[in-house]
Amino acid sequence: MSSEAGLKFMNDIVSSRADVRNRLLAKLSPEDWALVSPHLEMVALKERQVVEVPHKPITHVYFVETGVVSVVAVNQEDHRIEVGVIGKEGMTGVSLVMGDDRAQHSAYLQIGGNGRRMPAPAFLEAMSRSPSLRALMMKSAQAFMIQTAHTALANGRAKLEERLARWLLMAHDRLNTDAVPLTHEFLAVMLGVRRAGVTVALHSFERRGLISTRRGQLTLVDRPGIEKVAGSFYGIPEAELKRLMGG
Amino acid sequence: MSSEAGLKFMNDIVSSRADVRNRLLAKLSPEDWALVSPHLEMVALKERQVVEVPHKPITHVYFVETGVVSVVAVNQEDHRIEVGVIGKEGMTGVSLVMGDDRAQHSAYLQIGGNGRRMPAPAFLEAMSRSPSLRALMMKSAQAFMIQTAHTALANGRAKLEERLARWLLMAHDRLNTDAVPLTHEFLAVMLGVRRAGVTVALHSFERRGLISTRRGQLTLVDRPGIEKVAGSFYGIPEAELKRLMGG
DNA sequence: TGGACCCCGTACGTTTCCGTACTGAAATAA
DNA sequence: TTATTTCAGTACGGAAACGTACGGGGTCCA
Repeated sequence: MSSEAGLKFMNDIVSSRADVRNRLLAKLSPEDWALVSPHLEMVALKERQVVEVPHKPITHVYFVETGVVSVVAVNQEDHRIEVGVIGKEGMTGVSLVMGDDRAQHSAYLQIGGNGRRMPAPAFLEAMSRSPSLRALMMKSAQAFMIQTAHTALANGRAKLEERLARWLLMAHDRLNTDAVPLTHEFLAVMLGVRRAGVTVALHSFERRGLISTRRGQLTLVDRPGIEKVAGSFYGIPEAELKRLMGG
Repeated sequence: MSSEAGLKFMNDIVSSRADVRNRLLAKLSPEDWALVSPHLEMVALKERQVVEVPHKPITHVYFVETGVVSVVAVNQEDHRIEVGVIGKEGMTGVSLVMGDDRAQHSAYLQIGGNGRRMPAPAFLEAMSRSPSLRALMMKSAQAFMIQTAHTALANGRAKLEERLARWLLMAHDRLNTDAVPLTHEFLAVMLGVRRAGVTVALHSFERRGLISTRRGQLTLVDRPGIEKVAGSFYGIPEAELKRLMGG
């Protein structure tokens, strides 16, 4: 090993491990980290960047550090709706964890940021070597399943305002700021509602002092107030995530 | 081993294996079957029988042979909606597969039948011993996840008639008859809509010759016609199940 | 700096579905 | 059989959200 490679190695285990912000990676035992880290690559996650295409093989799993990934179910008639979001608490590529090689849903960066990615083959190899790694990934997958189930519940029973509030809270949980850089149009696509409906609802939120808005961006002002609007449509997946993954 | 026990043993591996109708159990390798079968218990699955309670430990996994289990997500305000159904193609207790010990959702027999069940500890033990068993269970869990995601899609984007048609098709897939013994009230609970709405929609189906009805029961008459109503809200989870679990 | 495009505010008629509630018919229990 | 309960049919006003569309203001690029 050259001294340059040695220095890089030191960086990897000393410096880079310390500033891993992805919660899953942060939870890895030293052994699992050693298994995984050589294959991790830091990547910028650009707004709109596609990370998974339905029915296509998954090339990488992404451990998000900042930003938010939208997972969107689509059918043949091009009906689409978001079934989950992923941020620093999780990873993309749940199908891989379940032993499948293809993506089920469309997944793309709703809010840009950065993260680390790992090629699918290396990920599978690491999972097959380490039961503890596998167990962690499965708990993460379980947390995502719970989120999807409660999205189904909200889609079926909640009103637009409740769903919108729920979405804002889930996004906020995954951001380091109160500002959510999104257009009404994109919120509408994710919720599967009209753009105009989102505009009206956000306007109502603003009048009530819950958020402030400007073109292409909104800012959470009164989070407890927004939680009140979302009611019990928000909270269970978050509590279960905590239970599964620890404080 | 007494001759009586020996006879029972012969029954288990010769006769009972042959008439396993649960698709998952039927797919097990001889080795996995040997691991699992000693712990299987044939059980009647009575209408309304509860098999999982939210946030309570899972005591048994159920391999359904006939009948249909409804998995229903619930929140604190008692909003509820079905997030998936399980029949002979699957099993209850997905959370266990994912390494959790508790049920996330309410699960109960929507349509009675019978099946086999296995105590949770024995199931976990078997999974830990056999990677191939674990892989199969995870693919089954993956199939269920896909179903839940498309339920979220249907809940958000489909009209009542489309959702109802979808539900009838999913039930039909899991029954050996065209008759679905359910009241409008229960269909309404599962879809998260008004009972009266279901009545009107079913009435419309009947007028169009898609089903016939009588008190507490409806019968599919024109399945292709019903598929047309459901459109592309039906089909993807079914195709994916086939792909994952084989013909 | 002007034009093109994107984003948001708003409007209107329409559809879908809700909440509620009353009725009669069918099944079940006494 | 009678009483009771469960289930299905129907109705009505109203809420929620839809599809569509138009115009104005921001933003970006040439």
